[in-house]
Amino acid sequence: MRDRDLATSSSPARATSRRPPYSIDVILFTPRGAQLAVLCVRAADPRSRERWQLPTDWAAGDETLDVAARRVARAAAGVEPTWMEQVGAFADGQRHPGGATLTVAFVAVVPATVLDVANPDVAWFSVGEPPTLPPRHRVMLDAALETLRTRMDYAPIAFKLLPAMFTLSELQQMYEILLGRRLHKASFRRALQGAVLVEPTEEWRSEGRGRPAQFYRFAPRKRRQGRRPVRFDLL
Amino acid sequence: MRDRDLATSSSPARATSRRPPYSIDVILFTPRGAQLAVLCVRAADPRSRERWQLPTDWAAGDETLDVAARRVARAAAGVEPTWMEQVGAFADGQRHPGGATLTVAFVAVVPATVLDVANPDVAWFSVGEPPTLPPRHRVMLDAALETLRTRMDYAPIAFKLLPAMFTLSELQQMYEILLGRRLHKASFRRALQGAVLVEPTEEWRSEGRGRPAQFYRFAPRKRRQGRRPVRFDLL
DNA sequence: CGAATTAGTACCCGCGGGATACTTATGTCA
DNA sequence: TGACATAAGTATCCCGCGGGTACTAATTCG
Repeated sequence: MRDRDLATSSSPARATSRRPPYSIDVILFTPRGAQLAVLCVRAADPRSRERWQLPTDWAAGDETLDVAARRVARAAAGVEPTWMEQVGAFADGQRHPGGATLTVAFVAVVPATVLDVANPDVAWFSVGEPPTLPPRHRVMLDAALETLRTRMDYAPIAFKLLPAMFTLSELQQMYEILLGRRLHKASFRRALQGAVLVEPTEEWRSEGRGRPAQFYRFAPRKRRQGRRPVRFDLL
Repeated sequence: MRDRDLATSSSPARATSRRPPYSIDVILFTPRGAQLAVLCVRAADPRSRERWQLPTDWAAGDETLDVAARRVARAAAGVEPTWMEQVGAFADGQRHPGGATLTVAFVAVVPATVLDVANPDVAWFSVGEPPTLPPRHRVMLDAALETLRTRMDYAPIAFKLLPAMFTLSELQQMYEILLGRRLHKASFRRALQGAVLVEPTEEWRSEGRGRPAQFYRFAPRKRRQGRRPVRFDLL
């Protein structure tokens, strides 16, 4: 079975050498509805106790960690993440598919527009109800969410999940999905205004009911430098 | 399409039979005067371009990362760190003593009372004027400081550097050393009060000039739970 | 006793976030 | 065509909290 074989090799083969190398695993999130979803791949190893796991592969010797992680993400999702950051190294004994002694985990995001996953060995799960994962992957998923949310004040993650032009309501919804909780409208806009994170365009949204919304764009570096980060976690 | 197939294709770059393992490096800080100091060890390899480097060792197969890091710290400083946390994995090509392809870095602290380093191959350097370090260690030092300071709101690092009983002035000084900047006295005490992080004892400091200071102790978990962390970075 | 020193507190001010309610601008439908 | 629904965007008030300043308190030293 072609699919089966392909899926099988998605997890690192059991290490045969005396010193097993390390794996690069990616926790890939995307906004889906009002929640975040995490990308899982079907466990191919028939000995695996769990049916799903996170995208993983061995690190190649000549790759940097970032490049390797992008490769793993692209292999699983079919597209490049629009934002990515290292979560850390995990090696504290929990079982890992493939038996890697050490795993370097990365958290990444992709926009919702590329959710067309035809591959039956890949699926998105709500972060609220993830499938049963191998122990180390379970730990890494929680750590990845933690990293994602603590980085939101400093990295423009929400913008990397939206088109170049967006309304402030869309931006706020994206922040709410990423942070997993509601934000206050007036405070949100005040914070954006204060940090000069966005600038208005001449475009207005025409579709839909209600008052049209003005489109904004992410403010270029030049106009943002020197500004302190917005502490959205305080809103 | 090809990329997606790669998602499940078996192309883990074949490891050489003798793949080098990863190293565990520790960035160990201690309060010294009004500044932090970092522990460095003399470069043993005569081919090393730099005279100093950070404590490092290969990871043993059967150790967890934490245990290995504690071992490295103990070997260099002679004592166990009182607080430690992982910084991350570093493997982006910078030169590393020993030639490790991957390094897992830990940040740790020890109280100032154990500064008696008789070993001439070990020395403390002010973080403001560190010695020339191998490239990867230079990067790791900055990352470790960053990790230390961002964790201060959530981990009782300052308390781990003080005796069981301390005055609020001593506590504030410790926070100032760790954060690298002055704090406002009234705000600092208000924040402590609000978070119920400390509780007064019946003891008073007898030594020294000026008004005696009341001794406090770190409040036990039971009395602190439910309280939100103190954002000392906002003070 | 008074000056110096350190600990601890009181007061005021201003900023910024939360809540609420309001205005504005569209679509929908009777 | 006008009332209503819907969504965007704003105004206003309140209050908590951090910063600045200056004050009081308790000790040592000369």
